[in-house]
Amino acid sequence: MEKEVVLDERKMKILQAIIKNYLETGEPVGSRTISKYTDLNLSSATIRNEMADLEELGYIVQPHTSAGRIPSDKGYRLYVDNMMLEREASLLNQEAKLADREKEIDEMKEFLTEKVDKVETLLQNMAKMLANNTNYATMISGPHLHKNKLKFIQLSEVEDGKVLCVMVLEGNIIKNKIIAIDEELDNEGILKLNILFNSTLNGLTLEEINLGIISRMNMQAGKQLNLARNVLEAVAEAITSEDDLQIYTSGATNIFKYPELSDSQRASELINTLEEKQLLTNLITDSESEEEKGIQIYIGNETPVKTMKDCSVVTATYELEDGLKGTIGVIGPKRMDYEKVVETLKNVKNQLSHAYKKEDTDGDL
Amino acid sequence: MEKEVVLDERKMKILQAIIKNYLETGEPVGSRTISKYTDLNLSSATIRNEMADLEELGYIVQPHTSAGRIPSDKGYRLYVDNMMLEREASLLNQEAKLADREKEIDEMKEFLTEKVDKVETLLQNMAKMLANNTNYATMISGPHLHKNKLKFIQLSEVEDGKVLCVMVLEGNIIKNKIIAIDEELDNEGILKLNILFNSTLNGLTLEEINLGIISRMNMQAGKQLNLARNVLEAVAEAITSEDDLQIYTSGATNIFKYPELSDSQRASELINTLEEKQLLTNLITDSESEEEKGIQIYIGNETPVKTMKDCSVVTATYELEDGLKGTIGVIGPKRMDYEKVVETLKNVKNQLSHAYKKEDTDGDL
DNA sequence: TGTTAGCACTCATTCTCTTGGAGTGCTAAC
DNA sequence: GTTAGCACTCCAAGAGAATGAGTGCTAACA
Repeated sequence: MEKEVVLDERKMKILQAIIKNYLETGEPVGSRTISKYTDLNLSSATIRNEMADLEELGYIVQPHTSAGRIPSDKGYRLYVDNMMLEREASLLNQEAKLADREKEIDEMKEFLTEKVDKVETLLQNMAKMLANNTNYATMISGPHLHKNKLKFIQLSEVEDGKVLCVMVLEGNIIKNKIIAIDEELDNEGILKLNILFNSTLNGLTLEEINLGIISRMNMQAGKQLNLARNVLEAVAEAITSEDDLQIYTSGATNIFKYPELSDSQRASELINTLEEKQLLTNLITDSESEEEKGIQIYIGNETPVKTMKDCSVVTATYELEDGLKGTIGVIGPKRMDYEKVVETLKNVKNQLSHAYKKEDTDGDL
Repeated sequence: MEKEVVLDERKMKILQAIIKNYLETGEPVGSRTISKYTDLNLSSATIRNEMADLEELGYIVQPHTSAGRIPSDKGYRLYVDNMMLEREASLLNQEAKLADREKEIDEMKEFLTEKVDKVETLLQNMAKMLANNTNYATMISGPHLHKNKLKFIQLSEVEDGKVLCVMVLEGNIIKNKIIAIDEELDNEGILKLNILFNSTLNGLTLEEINLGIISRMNMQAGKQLNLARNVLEAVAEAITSEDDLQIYTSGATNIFKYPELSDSQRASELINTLEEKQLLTNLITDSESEEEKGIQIYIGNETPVKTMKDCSVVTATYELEDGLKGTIGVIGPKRMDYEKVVETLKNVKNQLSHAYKKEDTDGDL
């Protein structure tokens, strides 16, 4: 009777060595390499036996008969779930890492202390920096507005029949919409509407406004009911239409640094996905549903975006202020430097929330 | 003594045939092909002689000894300057072209009649449509704001120490900025500032405001001088910072449809240029300085953007309203379908200005 | 004098064949 | 359980050789 093959500690070590080596070189790794590379002091023959087992268990694959092994998706998954933690605790390269980290944080702070008064610009800059630092493609989704509270709303007549509606949300995100109205509106009317809107709507989220706006307002509109209705509907529509997800991407061309991604077909699909940013919404939705995990790692087919099946994606959710949440993502080859990416993402996440709050209180907007 | 080689009519016809054939196939074209292709009824041997002359004149080149000829930049230039006009007048394919054109216009109108209240969205949509229709990469620059007149300006206090400044420009382009101020501002103060700003600044261009704002306003600020100064400076700065060029791109991945552009190196550079949109400002500046020509064609090295030296670029300047000008560009391989692109660009140009004016008058904003 | 047929020549492309090397799997010995 | 040794596989790189598209040149023709 065959002895059952199980994943013992030695196999783990060997697998880890294979993966680490492959992440560095991008080349299939052979038994001889591992034999020398590890402190296990085993001959290549022994390693070969173990590798055969690892392959049987599905953690590694052979591109072709006479080649070394490369990690399978399952292998990466094991690595990411179990082995990365250990390695993070190890002290190897710790100094170099710290230096890198500091440099990164400095760079971030540079962005954040520059007078960036628009969240849009800030996020775009962050995406760019992240892409530069990681050498992968990046994306950042703007905060979800529907959960964001309205801080201030103002109507003003720009010209006859056209009313400008400005909405300021928590975090000083500004949205505007020009609304066409049929009726005449005098200054007094506008003033009253402004007061009405501000007293009724402020502090509510867009979502809440959208749901209850009409009924709620009708009760208080009084003699201006007709007029208010018109504007109301327009505002409701304006709010709805402002509620779509902004997505910023950067570093799309970084994928050309990885041969396994840079053939025309794949590259074209990938870059197109990054250009047509809306194709990334799946990723954001999924990543946010897993939010409690903090950092989410998708390997190969796990990614909710089909065009990225040959990539790995690491995402994090940031929070600027209460409820002002968005997603950051790094897209690279499956052999990406998960450790570094995870660490960098944690940094960005912290910096983003921290800096934004600071910015919000010291008034240096 | 050698007889001087000149570009007679027959040579022109042959050159034209070569170029047209090359535009279609993308393959070097040989003498035999031309011999059959044209109505000149000349043997391939004769064509060969003529081709040798054309090469000597610099209109065509041979990729290698035993290959056919392809047009040189000089050849394309001649074609674009002289031959395209003739062909445009010809009736060949005219019907098919008309159908195409109609389809295109319909598609554009679809975009334009949809409620697109933001110029940003409109232009992004146009870029996308243009990319889809031409199969090349496209860019559109937003209108230059510094020549645009201020229509309406409004300050309002969002929270203590923070004032929201909303500017509406001609064409209902809305810009906002949150301004931090040290001093207290009561409602009355804001009201007065608003009146002051609107009466003084409306109708001026950002440029004009920027230049004369301080001196002009100081005269009328009266007792609020100190306060006004602060806000003024902030507004001036806001205006300046809003004055940078918006650029929208689309269809970057279309370049993968042309093998001569899709090797990693070139593709990466190109796509990067399109991603880092600011690298395109050269192109816009140059194209606008040549504006009187209507449509501008850059072939290969003529392009003011270095990374596009293997491409051709066709640009047009559009005008939404008085002074609201921007640039549209199509970026493709040198063997792009100049005729089609020029025609399409003319359409877009017309549609853009026409539709926008309509939008502006029928109130369906 | 312009045009053409014919021929030798060039050169990219494609194919096959060979070689080298990296790496494996298996077996037998320790 | 571990290891040395060996046969085997298969990719990658290189060398010819064949193919064929296309040219340049020359000599003959109208």
